[in-house]
Amino acid sequence: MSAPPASGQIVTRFAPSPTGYLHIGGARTALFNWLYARGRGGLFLLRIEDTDRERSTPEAEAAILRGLTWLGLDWDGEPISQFARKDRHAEVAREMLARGSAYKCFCSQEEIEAFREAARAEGRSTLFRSPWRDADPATHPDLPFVIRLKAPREGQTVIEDQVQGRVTFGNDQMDDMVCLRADGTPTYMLAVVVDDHDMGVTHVIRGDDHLTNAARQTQIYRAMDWDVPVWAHIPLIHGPDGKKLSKRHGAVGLQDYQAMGYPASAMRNYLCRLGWSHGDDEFFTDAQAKEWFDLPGIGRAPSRLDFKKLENLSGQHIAALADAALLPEIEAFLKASGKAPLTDRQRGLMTRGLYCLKDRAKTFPQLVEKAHFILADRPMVPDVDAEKALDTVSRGILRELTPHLQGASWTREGIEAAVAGVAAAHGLGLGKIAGPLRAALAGRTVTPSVFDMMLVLGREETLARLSDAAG
RNA sequence: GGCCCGUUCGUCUAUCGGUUAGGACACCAGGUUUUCAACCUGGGAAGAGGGGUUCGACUCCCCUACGGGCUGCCA
Repeated sequence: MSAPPASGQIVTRFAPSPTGYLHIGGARTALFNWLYARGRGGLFLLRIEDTDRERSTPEAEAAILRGLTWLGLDWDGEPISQFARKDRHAEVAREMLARGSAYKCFCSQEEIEAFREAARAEGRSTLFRSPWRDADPATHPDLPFVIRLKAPREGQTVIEDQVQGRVTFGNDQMDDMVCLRADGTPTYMLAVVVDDHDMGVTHVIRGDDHLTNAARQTQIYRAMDWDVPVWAHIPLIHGPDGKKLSKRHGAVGLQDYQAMGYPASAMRNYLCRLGWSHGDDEFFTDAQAKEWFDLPGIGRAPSRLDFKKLENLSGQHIAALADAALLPEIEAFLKASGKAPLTDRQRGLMTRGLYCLKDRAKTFPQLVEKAHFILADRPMVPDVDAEKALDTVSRGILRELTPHLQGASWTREGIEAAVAGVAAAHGLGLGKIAGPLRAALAGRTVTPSVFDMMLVLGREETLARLSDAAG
């Protein structure tokens, strides 16, 4: 464990269970924690909650770290394994015992379950009151026992939540939770508190499914006389239908979004804006997000995923990204979605052509589609629509255009003048001649501007394609 | 069952007692255009329901409805 942080420094953490992929909701929780810490010169720590040995796998942990890395969230220090800290958890349980704020309970699980069942059947409270709470240690039997928190029975436990406001729980609604199991392993409730305390976590930002847990955890902090962190319980993300997000909604894992071709910066922007707002700001940079993000700006109601809006933001980010940053992201997308990597020749053309590609695509698949004129090799095979644009008359015009292009200066102005000249000679508008040109150059009907394509391709390649198409 | 949280246009949200309830995405109509994307103009679209408090409630309080969470020796 690293040394406690300098006093006054903000420390947040993200604590996923390594039981699968990185959930989109978890990604947003991580983002909020990261933003909060990074915007205030604080630390953002990672803790892997791997105490469930049955379900935790190294593969899942790696997938989560990969997801965070793709999203661009960097963490401080090494990820901490909760399982590896089990001795410390047990030590704290024993200390609570010594302080008299916890006690040994010898009731068997069967006994407790039977009690709860009966209570439920009779409509009584299922809160379990252990008979060992105030027992004289001299009467302790030689049986397995758990360590339970000796929770206050009167008064209330108040959570000052930065999102939900002040939430009050009656102590008579909570029972003495188990902190250390009979086999000596810690429960989640204990482990979280001990780890957050030892890691110096000052702000706990997590899903609001933990809101009631916060009350229980507060009791453990009190029992150990530790400072309670600042709480911020954020609403969960729901599917487009308003139901809790599940696999039947399709994309629940962060990596699904990468494969769908959204740039990471767009995901950060969208996720950040989902459930949080800063006035009317919609499109913003990481620097602005770090500066603006704050807990009071978080809404209290769950929000739904809106792919249309994500796509819109994605388009804006693709257009705004510098070519040098965009190209690696496109290549990573190609890899993530199982497509062929770029050849050196393609990479070179992409570098030259990105300028006319990036403001016409909302996602990487759309961009790749429009980059077909770069990605495909001669001879271009026209698709059905492009084929229609290459009728006999059109081919004739293309043939006629060739010498004009041969003599043109290879600049946008030069090429435009050559094409406009031929069009005028036939009394045609640019639209009539652009169609066949597009078909010849790209074999598609949806492409960047024909002039841009010619510029990117160069004179030689352009003329070769025109010749291929003109026959 | 008990406890807790939530509810503004289709969606994300602004509003923090006084606004013609604003913006964005989406949608519809028109314009521009070399396809697509983009862009321009205009349009429809909201305070869950009922009680209070107040000169005045989307904003504060209560009830109901609906949605969600917790109620484990899971995390």
